[in-house]
Amino acid sequence: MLKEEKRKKIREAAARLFSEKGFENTTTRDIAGAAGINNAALYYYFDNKEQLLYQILEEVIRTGLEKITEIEQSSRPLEEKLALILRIHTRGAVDFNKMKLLVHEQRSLSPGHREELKERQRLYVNRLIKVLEQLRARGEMLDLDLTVCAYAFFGMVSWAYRWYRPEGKVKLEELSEIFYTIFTQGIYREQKPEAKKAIKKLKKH
Amino acid sequence: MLKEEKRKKIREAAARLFSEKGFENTTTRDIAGAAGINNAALYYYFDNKEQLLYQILEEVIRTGLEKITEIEQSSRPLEEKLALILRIHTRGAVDFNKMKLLVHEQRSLSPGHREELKERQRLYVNRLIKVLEQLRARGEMLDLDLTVCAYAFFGMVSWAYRWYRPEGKVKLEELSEIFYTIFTQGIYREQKPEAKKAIKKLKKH
Amino acid sequence: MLKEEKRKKIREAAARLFSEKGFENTTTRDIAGAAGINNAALYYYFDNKEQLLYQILEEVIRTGLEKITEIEQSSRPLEEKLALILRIHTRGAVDFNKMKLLVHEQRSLSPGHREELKERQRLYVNRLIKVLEQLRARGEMLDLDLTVCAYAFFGMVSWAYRWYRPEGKVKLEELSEIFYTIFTQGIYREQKPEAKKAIKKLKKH
Amino acid sequence: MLKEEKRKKIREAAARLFSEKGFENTTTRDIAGAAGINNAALYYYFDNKEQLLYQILEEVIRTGLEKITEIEQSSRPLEEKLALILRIHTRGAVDFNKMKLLVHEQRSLSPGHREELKERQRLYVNRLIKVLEQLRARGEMLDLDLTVCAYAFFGMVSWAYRWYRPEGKVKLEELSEIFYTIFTQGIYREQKPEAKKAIKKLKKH
DNA sequence: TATGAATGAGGGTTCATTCAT
DNA sequence: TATGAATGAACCCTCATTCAT
Repeated sequence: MLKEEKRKKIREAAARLFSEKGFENTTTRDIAGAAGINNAALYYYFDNKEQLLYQILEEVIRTGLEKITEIEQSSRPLEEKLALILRIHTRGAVDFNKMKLLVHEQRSLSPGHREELKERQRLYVNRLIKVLEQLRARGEMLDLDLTVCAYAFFGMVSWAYRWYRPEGKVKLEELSEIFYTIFTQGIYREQKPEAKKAIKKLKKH
Repeated sequence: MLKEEKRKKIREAAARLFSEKGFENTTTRDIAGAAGINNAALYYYFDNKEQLLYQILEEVIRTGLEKITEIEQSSRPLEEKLALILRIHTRGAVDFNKMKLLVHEQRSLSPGHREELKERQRLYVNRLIKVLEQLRARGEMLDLDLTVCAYAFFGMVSWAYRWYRPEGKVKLEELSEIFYTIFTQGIYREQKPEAKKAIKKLKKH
Repeated sequence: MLKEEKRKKIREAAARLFSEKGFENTTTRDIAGAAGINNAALYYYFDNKEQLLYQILEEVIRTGLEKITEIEQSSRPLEEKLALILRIHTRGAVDFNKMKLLVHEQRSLSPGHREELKERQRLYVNRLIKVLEQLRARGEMLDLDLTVCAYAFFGMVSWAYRWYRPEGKVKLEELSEIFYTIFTQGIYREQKPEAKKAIKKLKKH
Repeated sequence: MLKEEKRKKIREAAARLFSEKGFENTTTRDIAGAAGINNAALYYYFDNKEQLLYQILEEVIRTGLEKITEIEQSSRPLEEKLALILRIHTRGAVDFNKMKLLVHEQRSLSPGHREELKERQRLYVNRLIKVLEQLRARGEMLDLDLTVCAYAFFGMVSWAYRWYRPEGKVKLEELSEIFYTIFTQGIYREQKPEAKKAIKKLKKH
């Protein structure tokens, strides 16, 4: 349908601008201009500026949630699930500044929309937590709080939008492998007793 | 001096509001109101709204840089340096929403200020990279890109501002220990050959 | 075209207000009110307040320059040219307070616009200087600095906006005739030797 | 008295700034800064900004009026009176931008002050008119409206502040001589019949 | 389906002036 | 006599949104 195509085109223009300049610093005129339509026409396709942002973020989150759900509920071995989750999340974090939008622009949503999307992001995290629970059940994990582990994982990866440049020497593939290695095996060649001692020392500070 | 105290009070009010509503959605009138002064009086203490933001972020970054530099250049054992860096960064990430400000509001700085602070944050990351280089020189680290490792580390921790609540069941102490463990030892009880296989499988996707 | 007509209407309202109260003391709301539109609508038609002033002054200067150029480059006898220049300048000086705007509001232009219009006003003066040069070449003029003569001429006339009232007993026609007479023949019935002596006496003071 | 000296110093600073940037664009802080005092101290010496302007203009006008009155009421020959009036007026027009202040800043006075000074400037003009009347009575003048003649004279000279630069090739002495010559004898070597014809032609346009 | 025109509600900033000391 | 601090009132300009066509 033509109308929906136009909507998509506008959303893409808006997503790019929001990502570049932020929601607050993007004018509806900017968006209309970038989408090749008149400013007032925007209001034929969308109720208001916030709705535009909502639809953009909603799609990003929905897509991510679908992918991670598919992985989690598949019959793959646990290690593979973990690796795949990381891979698709890394891709999302880099691809088209989606992560930037997610991180920076959610606060511009209406309270209702914001809460709705937060809830779905909690589901997203829960998918990983479930995988970790299964690893834990198999007795393979260290005794760490799983929620913290999951957020540590997502934080490590999501943060990439702030520094990672795909044109640099580290390719996307390599990047996700490093993340995976750190998360699963740590940075040490062997598990070092010194590392454990350092933890204990922390308590004094 | 009284004037500088007032300035500090205003900065604190502004920091709180910027953190809650964002720079763009905070009115100079809001700030003045929260600081208990007239809107115009703000301009007696600060040149403009952006300067207020700059001073707030500059202090956060300067303080962090001082701390991390002190640690890196001390004569502590490497493991302890690593643990300490993580500890103070975790504290900063949670304390008074400073991380939120750093992540969300830097884009509202003037280009000059933004670049200046970016540079100092690069220095900050380099402190950790240096520690990692020394670990690598001692032959204790896996063969991973050190820049990626450093950002993975900071990402994992910095992300906490988005989900961590100090009032919850996981205390700050515990939190930084978990981060440290994950980063240094990974989440597995033993280094698992399955984890390595999963990495290889990734390449097919 | 309707939009251009509206622009003109706004310019006229603004010109009147600027002339009455000065640029600095005229609010954009004043202008909008006088033009029968909303304050914000002003910015639909003009980029900013300064542009409005620029367009007003530019038109005055352009029109004057066109007229004086036409006269100077025509094939009329020199005396007639001189008389005509004076006549149109007198008219401009009185008509709708244009001279008042030129004299008082140019300083509110942006540096670029101000310089541009200054340059065109120099051209304007040069038209008269050219005519005077031709009179000089014919040996009919006293040996006076022509630039000074030209500015004396324009000053005499332009000054009228400060005191002349068209409703008074001296009509516009008569006014320009008096100016012309003074400029070309002086105020004396015969060229008086006493006048020359007075000049010499000046040097003592 | 010290207080009056300080007042004078402030007035001079203000006069310079008003002349450079205009009354509206000069801050009371600008003035205080230029006079080397605190902004609030200004209000110890003057009631308000307008009073400052009033005193400045009042002095200019009073001084001028005194001089021209002295000349007019002296026992000098008429020609010399005329020449002297012109000389002192030319000096005033160039000296320290007084003319600029007079022309541009009177509109910023309060209505009462403005009217008062206007009245005194009318007196100023009347001094010249009186001289012209005496010339007329001696039968030496052309039959021209004397008010127009007086204003023509003052306009010619006053206008100089807009274009005349004392550093240029025409010296102040020469300048006032040229003005005097033009006013008394016109620009023509001999009184030309063609000039009169040109006047008649004007009536057709 | 699309647009030119219009607007209400601010937002950052400035400034003459005042006041307590 | 002087000052640091404070303020009310504007001012220019922007912007999301609406409306008539």
